[in-house]
Parts: sequence; structure tokens; C-alpha cells
Amino acid sequence: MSTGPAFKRLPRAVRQQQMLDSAVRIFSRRGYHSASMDEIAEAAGISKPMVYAYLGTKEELFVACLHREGTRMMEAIAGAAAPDLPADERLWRGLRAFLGFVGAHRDGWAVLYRQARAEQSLARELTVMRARLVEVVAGMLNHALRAEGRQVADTELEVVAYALVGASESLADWLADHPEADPEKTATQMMNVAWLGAGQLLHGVTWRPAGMPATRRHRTTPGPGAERGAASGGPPPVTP
Amino acid sequence: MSTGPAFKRLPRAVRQQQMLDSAVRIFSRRGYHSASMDEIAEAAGISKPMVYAYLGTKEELFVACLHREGTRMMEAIAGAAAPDLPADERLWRGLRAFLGFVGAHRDGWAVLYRQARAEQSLARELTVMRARLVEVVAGMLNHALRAEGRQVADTELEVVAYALVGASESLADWLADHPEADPEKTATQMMNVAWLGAGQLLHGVTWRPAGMPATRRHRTTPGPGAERGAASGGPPPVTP
DNA sequence: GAGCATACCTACTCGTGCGTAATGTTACGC
DNA sequence: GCGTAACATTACGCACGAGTAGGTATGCTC
Repeated sequence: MSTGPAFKRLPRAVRQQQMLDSAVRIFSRRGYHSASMDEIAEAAGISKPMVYAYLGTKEELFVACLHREGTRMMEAIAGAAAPDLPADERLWRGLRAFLGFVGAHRDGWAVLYRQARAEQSLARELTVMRARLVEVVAGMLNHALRAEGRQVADTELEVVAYALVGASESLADWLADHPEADPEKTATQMMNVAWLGAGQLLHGVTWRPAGMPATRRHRTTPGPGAERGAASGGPPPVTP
Repeated sequence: MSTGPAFKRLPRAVRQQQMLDSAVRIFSRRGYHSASMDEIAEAAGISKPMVYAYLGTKEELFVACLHREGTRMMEAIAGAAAPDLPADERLWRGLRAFLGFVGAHRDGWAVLYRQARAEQSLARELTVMRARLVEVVAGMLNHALRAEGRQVADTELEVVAYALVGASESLADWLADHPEADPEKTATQMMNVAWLGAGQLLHGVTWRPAGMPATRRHRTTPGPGAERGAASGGPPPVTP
């Protein structure tokens, strides 16, 4: 009586989003199994039956989280890598968008991802997402290859694409565990190793992001003598 | 009467190994949480209290599994990549050993790895393992750099090493999910993208394992499939 | 303000599975 | 042969957490 309504009544759509927000937080913090529905409900400022009424079982709730976050991420990437750009530029933008997104969602995204990979029953949604990503990357590579009149078996391409995506995922994990790290810088370094390769890097060749100094975007000029200011030993390849 | 003693009495060391074998199998098949101690005990042909007596709690048991498998893997890698070889050769051998190991243990290793990453409480052991791997790779890169009189900050090196290790881990996952895939071939492809980079690959530059081009070592392994002929339609860049 | 639908709650059931106490049983020393 | 200690089993305590039943308050429409 004295306190009044205590808690507000909110429309379903809003509450659902609140629940998903809390669920992502809790799942990330505790892991899928250790997270209890009670805790999630409490974090959302709501009681458990409401969660069941709106989002279904625990598994369905988790998949809903994964789906929402995954869709957001995909949109971020797709929006960044326009299909009419050269391959390295697309790769760079996609990478930047990806790591940028993860960096902005730190504890949120990467952990969901890890959880989903571990649990058989949750892996389906994730598999679809990653398959789309690999497909995009493979398509990009294929496109670039055709432009050069070359051709490669799909399986080969898939492995390369998978390696690229996998390396990015791992760096996403790394980012999640290193709050002080800069996504932008990490993306550049990843781009260096992915596009140029470790061998080139060791010889001092570097790739640089949006090329403003020279006309060319990257120096494929072979030859061990690096003409970067890298000799100073300070800044690695490139800092955007 | 017909069965006789039913179950044999075995020395502790042997039983422990049996238990670990079963535990790895069950954990891999079911996942950490879904695996029950009863099932593991049954698979080992033993009863539950024995498991507790020898290996402790469920968590301790899992860590023991991870530790044993991880140590074996580390030994395989360390034994392959001698420190007095050139960087690319070391990377190649390490990669080969790593993916070869995973390929030989398919369901065993990769799944343990995934489980461990998901669960906070299990991650410690894994973190140590991976840190050692990253350290090795970073050390290798650093060594190669010094040989050229160049120098790079440790953090930069770590990121590159992490990307390399991460990409390899992802391919290990891929291998685990693709029983028909050939670890050797996958390792070569990984080496291509890691050492040469996607940019070089797209231009048709390829890396090849040993110094000899047409000798044994690792031909494209025609394999059973007729239409899978990698040699058809010109020399693809990625094929060794 | 009556009637209805929707948002929301407290308090419970019930299965599951970790970890252990009480209890045989086999092998070896003497 | 007979004690004894390591080996092995059955059966249970107990906590925890997913999912639900049934009831209450609030807003909306007429």
C-alpha cells in the first residue's frame, strides 16, 4: 500500500529486450550452465515465470540471445564491406567492423560465442552464423581470383577462409580478455599477418590501411630491405 | 559361475589410465556438463567411488584429462620444431605436428579444448597451455627478427603469435568436424596463408614444404576420388 | 465503473546428479 | 588356513535449479 506500484508495468516488447540484455550479461559472466534462470530474472528486475512466458526455456533463451547479437554483428560487417571494393579493402573493412563490434561488446559477444561452441545443443545457430561468414570470405577470395583469371577448388578456398575467420575469432577472444587493447590496432595487425603473411612481415614489408601517403595501398615490393620507419623499432607495421 | 571373477583387480596406475581414457571419450561425446560421473565410471568398467578415490571430483577429473592430453600434444609439437631451424621450417613442422596430433585424436582433443574454454573454472589449465604455445611462436618470430637485425615490441609480437595460434586452433576445430579431411593438406594450406598471406596467394605465389619440388615428401596425394583431382585445370595456388 | 486481457507474482514439484557411508569381496602375507 | 588391507559395490543424502500452477494487480475498452 504505502510503496505503491513498486515496479512498473511495461509492454511486452520492452520487457523482452530488457530480459535479453540481462540474459546476455549473466550468461557471459557465469557461463551457460552456471547461470540460473532465477538470477537472470532478478537481473532483469522481473520474476522467473515472466521469462518463461516471453522467451521460453533456458535453451531457447540462450539461442535468442545468440541470435540477436549475431544478427547485429552480421549487419555491422555486411554494412562495412561493400562488394564492389578490391579484395584487400573489403577484408580490411570487414575485419575492422568485426573486431570493432567485439571491442564494443567485450564481455557480451565473445563469451556467448564460446558457450555456444561448447554445447552441442546450442551449436546449430552458431554453425549457421559462422558458415555465412566463411561463405562471405570465400566468395570474396573467389571474386578476387577470378579477376585475375585464376581458379581454385572450393574446398581449398574454404580452408583458407576458415583459417582467416578462425584467426579473427581468436583475436576476438583475445580482445575480450584484454580490456585495454585497441580493436583498431589489433585489426591492423591481423590484416598484416592475414594479407601479407608472417614471412613478409619478418622481412619488414608492411601493409597499411587507408593509404594516403602513396598511391598504392600496399607495397608488395619484395626485398628484405624494409622502407618503413619500422627500423626505429617502435611502432610495428602500421598504426592507423 | 560362468563369468568367474567378473572383474579383475588391477594396480592403481593402470586403472587410472583406463579411467582417463574413458573420461576423455565421454567428456568428448557428451560435453562436460552432460557427462555424468556414473557414465564415465561405467565406461571404464568400474564403479563411481573408485573414480572419486583415484581422480577426485568431476572438475579435477576433467582437468586431469586436459592435462594429460595437453602434455602429449605439447611434446609432439616441441619434438617436431627444433630451435635451430629457420623460422618457416619451424613453423611448418610445428603446424604439421599440431594438426597431425589433432587429426589423430579427432574427437578427443578438440572437444576437450572447447569445453575448457567455455567453463570459467576449467579455463586456467588451458590458459597456461595456450600461453606456452603463444610464447613459443612469439619467441620463434622474435628470433627470426633478430637474425635480420630488426626489433618489434613484445605486444605486437604477441598479437601476431596469437593470431597464428588462433588460426591453427580453428583449423583444428575444423578438422575435428571434418573426419574426411587430411591434416597434412590442411597444414600446408594453413602454412600458405600464414606465411605468405592471402595477398600473395591471390597472385599465385605459393609456399611449398620441403626444398624439393617433385620428390616424395608430400605430393598432392591423389587419393581415392577421381573428380577430386586437384591437378585438373591448371595449377591452383594453394595446392602444394 | 463493469468486463476483459495482459502483465506480473509467490510458492511449489520434481528430476537429476554429485559426492559419500555402509558394506561386501579378492588377493596376499604368515 | 586366516587375518587384513586394498579393491570394489550398492544405495543413499542432499542441494540445486528448471519449469509450472494458480492467484493478484494493473491498464484498456466500452
